Amino acid sequence: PEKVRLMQANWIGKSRGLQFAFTTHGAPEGFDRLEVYTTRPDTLLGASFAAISPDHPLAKHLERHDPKVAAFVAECRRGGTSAEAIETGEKLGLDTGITVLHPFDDTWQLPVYIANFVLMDYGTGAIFGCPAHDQRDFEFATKYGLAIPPVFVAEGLPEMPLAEAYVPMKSERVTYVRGFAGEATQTGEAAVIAAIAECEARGIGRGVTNYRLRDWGLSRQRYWGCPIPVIHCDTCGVVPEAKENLPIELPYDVTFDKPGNPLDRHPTWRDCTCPKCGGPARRETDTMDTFVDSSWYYARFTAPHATTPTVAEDAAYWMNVDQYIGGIEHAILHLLYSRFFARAMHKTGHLPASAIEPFNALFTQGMVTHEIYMTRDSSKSIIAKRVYHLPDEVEIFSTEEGRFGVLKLALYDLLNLAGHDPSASNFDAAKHFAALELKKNASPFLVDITPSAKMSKSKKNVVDPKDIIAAYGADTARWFVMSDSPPERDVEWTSSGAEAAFKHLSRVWTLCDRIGQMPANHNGEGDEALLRATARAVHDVTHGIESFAFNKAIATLYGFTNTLSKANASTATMKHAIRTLAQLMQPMTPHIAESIWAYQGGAGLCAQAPWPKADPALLIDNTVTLPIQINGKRRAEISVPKDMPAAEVEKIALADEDVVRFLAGQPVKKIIVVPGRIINVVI
RNA sequence: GCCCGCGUGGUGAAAUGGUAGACACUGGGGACUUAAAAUCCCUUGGCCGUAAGGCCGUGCCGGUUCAAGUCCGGCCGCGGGCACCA
Repeated sequence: PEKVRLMQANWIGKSRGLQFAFTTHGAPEGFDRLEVYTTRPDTLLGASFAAISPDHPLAKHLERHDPKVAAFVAECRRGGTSAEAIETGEKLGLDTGITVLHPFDDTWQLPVYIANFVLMDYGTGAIFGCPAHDQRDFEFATKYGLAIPPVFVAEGLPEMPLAEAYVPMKSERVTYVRGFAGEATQTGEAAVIAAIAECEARGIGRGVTNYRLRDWGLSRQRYWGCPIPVIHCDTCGVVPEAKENLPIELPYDVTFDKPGNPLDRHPTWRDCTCPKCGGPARRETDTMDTFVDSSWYYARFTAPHATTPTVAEDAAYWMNVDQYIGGIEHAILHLLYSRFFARAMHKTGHLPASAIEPFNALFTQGMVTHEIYMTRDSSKSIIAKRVYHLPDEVEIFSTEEGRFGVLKLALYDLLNLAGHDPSASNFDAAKHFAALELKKNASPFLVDITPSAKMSKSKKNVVDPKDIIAAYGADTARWFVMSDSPPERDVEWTSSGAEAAFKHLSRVWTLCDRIGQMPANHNGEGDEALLRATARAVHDVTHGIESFAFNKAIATLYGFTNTLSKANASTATMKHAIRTLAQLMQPMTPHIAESIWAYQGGAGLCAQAPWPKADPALLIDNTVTLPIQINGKRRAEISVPKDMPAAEVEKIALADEDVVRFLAGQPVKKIIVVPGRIINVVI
C-alpha cells in the first residue's frame, strides 16, 4: 500500500546534501576544522552562525576545560529527554567564543554555538545556521540577536523582513537574491543540485546522501528468543561460537517464578568452552529480539527441514510471498526488517536476487473491537479499584436517555430474590424494571461503558471465538466477521450481528431443504431469469473475493439467496442455483457449503469442485433501464434495448410522458446520452 | 510542529464522474399462535403533503462539469505515522 511505502520512506529518511568543513578560528588544538552537513547548500550565503551538538567531540572537549560549558551541556542532556523540553521546543545555545570562516570568504566569521537542538547521531553533529530558511535557526537567531539574511524570495516578490523562516517546498520556484549557482529563478531542487556541483568544483566539500534510519539494538534480556551465539572468555574476550556448535538451543528446565532472565539463573546453561583457547567460558544470556525470527521465516518455510537456512532450488521455486496479510502496526519495523533480511540473505547466497523484495503484495487488515465494561470496587481499599468485565457478564439496556449496562449476576440475583421466574412471559419486563431501578440508585453493579477499542485481555473486552462457535458454529462466526465491514477497517463485534448471520445461514439451509424436496419434473417460468441471476452472482462474488471486498461478496450472496428463494424455475435450474450458491459460500462457510453440496448431489467435495464460471452471454442484459435527468435531477426512467443508437434513445426519452410534463414546452438546449448509463436533458 | 489518510441514515456500510444510501443491523407495523419464541410479510435519510407528488440531503464554504459523495481550492473535525533529521 502507498501508505506503508510512505511510512517506510519517512522512516528511512534519505536526503541528499553537501558535507563540507569550516576552518575554525580560536578552537583548541585538533579542532581546526568543523565538518557540517546541509540539505540546503544553496542557502550558504544566508549563514549567520554555526552550531554543534552538546554531544559533539568539540563540545565534550570544551566541557572538560570550561565549567560554563559543562553546566550548559549537562542541562541540555537533562532537558533534551524531558517531555516539556520537546513540547516547548525552546532553542538554547551557548556561544563558545570560537568562530569559523565562511567557505566562500575567509574574512567572514561566524560564531560557533553549542545548541540543544543539534543531534549528534544525524549528519556530522554540527550545522551551519541559515535563519531565513529554517524555522529552528530562525528562532535561535532571533533569541540571540543574530543576522537573518534571506537567500531567496517568492518568485516575483520584493525582498521583505521576515516574521518567520521562509521554507517553501523544494519543488517551488523562487528568486535568489544571494544565490551563487544555477539560475536566478529556479526550484529549490535545481538550486541544491547546482550548489553541490559548484561547491565540488570549488573544492568545498562533496555531495553526500544521509539517512535517518537508526541502528537496531537486537539483544533482549529475556528467555524467549534465539540465543546470541557469542561466548565470553576471560582470556580471549568476546568470541563467536564455533559454527559446528550451532544452533545454540534454549534450555527447557527454566523457571519464571522470579523476575528477570531465567537464563541468568540457570545452574549450568551458561557454562561452556571457549572455541578459541579451549578454556572454561560463559555463554551470552541475552537473546535476540523475536523480530529477528519473523524477518526471515518466509524464506525458511520454503525448506523447513533443510540443515542449511534455505535450499536454493526450493527458495527459487516458492519465493516470493504472493500476498502478505498483517496489521498496519507492522508497517515499519517488521516489514522493513524483512526487506533488509531478504537483501542480506541474497548477498550471503541464501535467496535468489528475485527475492530481495520478499512480499509481492501486502494487505493490512483491521482489528475486531469491542466496548469496555468496568465497575469500581471500593470494598478493599480507599482508592476504588477498576474491575473489568467480560461482555458476556454484562446486560446492556437501551433507553431514551442512552445505553447503560448492568452486571448480569447482580441483576439475576435481584430478580431471583423477588421471586421472578426466568421462563415467565413477563420476565423481560421485570428485567428492564430491575435494571432501571439499579440505574436510579447508582448501584455499584452499574457498569461504565468505554467506547470500542482493540480487544485486550486486561480490559476484558474480548469475545472468545470458542463461545461463538459453541453458540452458533464456526460458519456463523466467519460469515459475520466478513459480512459488514471491509477487511481493512476495524469491525465492532456485536452479538446481534452474529445472531443475524446465524439466522441467514438457517434460511439458506431451509431453502436448500425446500429445493431438495421439489419433485424432479417441476417446471416454472423463471428459468432464464434465475440462470442470469446465478451468473451475475458468480461474477460479482468472484470479483468481490478477489479484491478482498468480502463484505460486498456477502451482500451479493444475500441478494442472490433472496432471488433464489423467490424464484419459480424448474427443479434442475433451482438445483443448479443452490449448488452454485454453496460453492460461492464455500470460502466463508465451508461446513454448510459441504452439507448443501452433498444434499444436492454434488460430486465429491464442494471445496474441491472447480470454481464456477459465469457464462458471459448470461451477464449481458438485452434491455437496459436508463434514468433520465433534467438539469441533473432524476425525473424519469425508460427501458430500451441494450444497443439502441443514441439518436433513437434520445427520441424515446423526449417522448416520455414524465419528461414532457417536466419540460412543459420549454426548449431543450442540449441532451447527453451516455449509452447504457444515463440520459441528461438540459433546458 | 511536519507528513499521510478519512468525514455518507439511528448503526455497520454500498456507489468505473452518471438513479446516493445496495446488502445488513436496529426500530416501527402486521400475519401465524391460547400465548410466547421461532418464522414470514410490509416499512424505516429529513422536511412538507390525506394522497399523487414535491423540496432538501454525502462535515462546512467556493470552483470545474450537461452531471460531483467521487475532481480542484480553502476551512473545520477525527484518526494514523514521525519527533528538533539541519
